[in-house]
Amino acid sequence: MDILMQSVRIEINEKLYLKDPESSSLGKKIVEESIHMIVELGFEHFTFKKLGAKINSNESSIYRYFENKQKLLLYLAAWYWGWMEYRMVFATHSISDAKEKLEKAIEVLTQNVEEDNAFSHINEIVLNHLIINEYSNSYLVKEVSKENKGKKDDYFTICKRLVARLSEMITAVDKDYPYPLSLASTIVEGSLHQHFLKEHFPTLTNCNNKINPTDFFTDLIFRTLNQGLNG
Amino acid sequence: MDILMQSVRIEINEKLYLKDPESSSLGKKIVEESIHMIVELGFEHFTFKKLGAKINSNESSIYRYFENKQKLLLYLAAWYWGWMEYRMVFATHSISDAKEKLEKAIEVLTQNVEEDNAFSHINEIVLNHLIINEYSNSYLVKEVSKENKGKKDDYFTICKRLVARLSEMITAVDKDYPYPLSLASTIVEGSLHQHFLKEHFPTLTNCNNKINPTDFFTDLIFRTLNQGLNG
DNA sequence: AGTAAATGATAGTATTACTATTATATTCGC
DNA sequence: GCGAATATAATAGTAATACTATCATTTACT
Repeated sequence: MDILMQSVRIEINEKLYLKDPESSSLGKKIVEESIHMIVELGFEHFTFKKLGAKINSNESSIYRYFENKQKLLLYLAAWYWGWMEYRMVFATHSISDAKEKLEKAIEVLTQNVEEDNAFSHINEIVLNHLIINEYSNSYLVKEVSKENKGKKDDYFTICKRLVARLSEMITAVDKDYPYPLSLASTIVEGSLHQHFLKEHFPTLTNCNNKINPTDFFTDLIFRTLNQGLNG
Repeated sequence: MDILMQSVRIEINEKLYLKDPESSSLGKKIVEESIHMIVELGFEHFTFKKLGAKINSNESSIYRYFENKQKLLLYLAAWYWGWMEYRMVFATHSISDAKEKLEKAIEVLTQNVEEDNAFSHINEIVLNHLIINEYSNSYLVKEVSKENKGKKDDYFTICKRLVARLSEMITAVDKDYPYPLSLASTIVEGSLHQHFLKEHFPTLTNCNNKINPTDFFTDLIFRTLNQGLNG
């Protein structure tokens, strides 16, 4: 996996940037450092001015790459989902048994990212934290739908594809299950939520150092889909 | 239900306001109109200045009730959860059968709010929309934990109590189910999420005009908890 | 009527989220 | 290695935001 990773690139919707940050070292530094900075300060207190100072560059230079900080966040989210989709597809590709396949997919999607695969200049561990802490569909969508009525789906293509794939895997295990999309989106979003609770509100979850969201969701899925199969 | 409601009052943590908005007509107008305005403009574009203009009052007067708009949002969220808890407890109180009780609780928690019970000056339908669109734990918590390290839980007492109650109902149905808290928090948050998707990203959910989140979650819960009981 | 409390009006500050302009590096074709 | 393009940096400026402070006015209370 690690070796292959070097040559894979996550494609991001062009509308999310003005100039491709992958095309220069400044662009890479912007992406790289913004992740750390947003985690550190929280998204609201993150500004291009502060980022410029940190990377010894200039506010105005950053504006040449990203229209505003919301777009940068969307870019990071798109990258994250693209990366998750890649990992999910890669990890499940060779598995033919539907149950095993779904189990593996859920494992990849719900586990905590614990090592930086050195896929790129992006530190996936920190990005994972960023998404857990800052990813709020509502926030992102508000911005998007205002500027981009009717086209908003473009920005979420990857996330939609991921949910659709997971939904198909669910159907492959239980073709009669009536809510595969809702279950898939509940897993994807719910996983972020359980990680969040584990960190900030431990009394609202059973997840802790020993039990992780993967255990919870794996159990949930197979209890739900095994109905009638194991009876 | 309707008559009783008149005399019930949702208690809100005092730290969320400077002066109790329930104590004056200006305070009530602030709360009442802010709900509409946040739904209309989105939280980020909502300001006390604009609110002041709309209610023919003054920015500075609003600041005497709420420290800032984040606190106002926390106040509204606390009210919402208090109201949901009340409705849940009220609706399930007389039910002795554990399964029926849980089913009713889920119904109350996941259904769309469709009528304004005239409980107070607060329009619950619009508030429900606000929470669906703007409620992001991450956002709220960031604010809270910064200013209030160690005390952050205070703000979420009601929401925590709600999840704890639901968790207990789950355990009452299946005392061996290992993740009652996670399941409860997944329902509460997941319900908002499904409503959100239904409105903004219909391809990510099976919920629509005919199927609603209540159907999905009721089905999910009983598939999950009936393991071994119905076998 | 007199006092306190609530509200309103106005002004002011620091920060943010940009845009515009001009200057300085850096890269690239040749 | 030179000149032209391109990228980046520096600086300045604007409108809006998120407040704070002060003082004036209205309302409520006894």
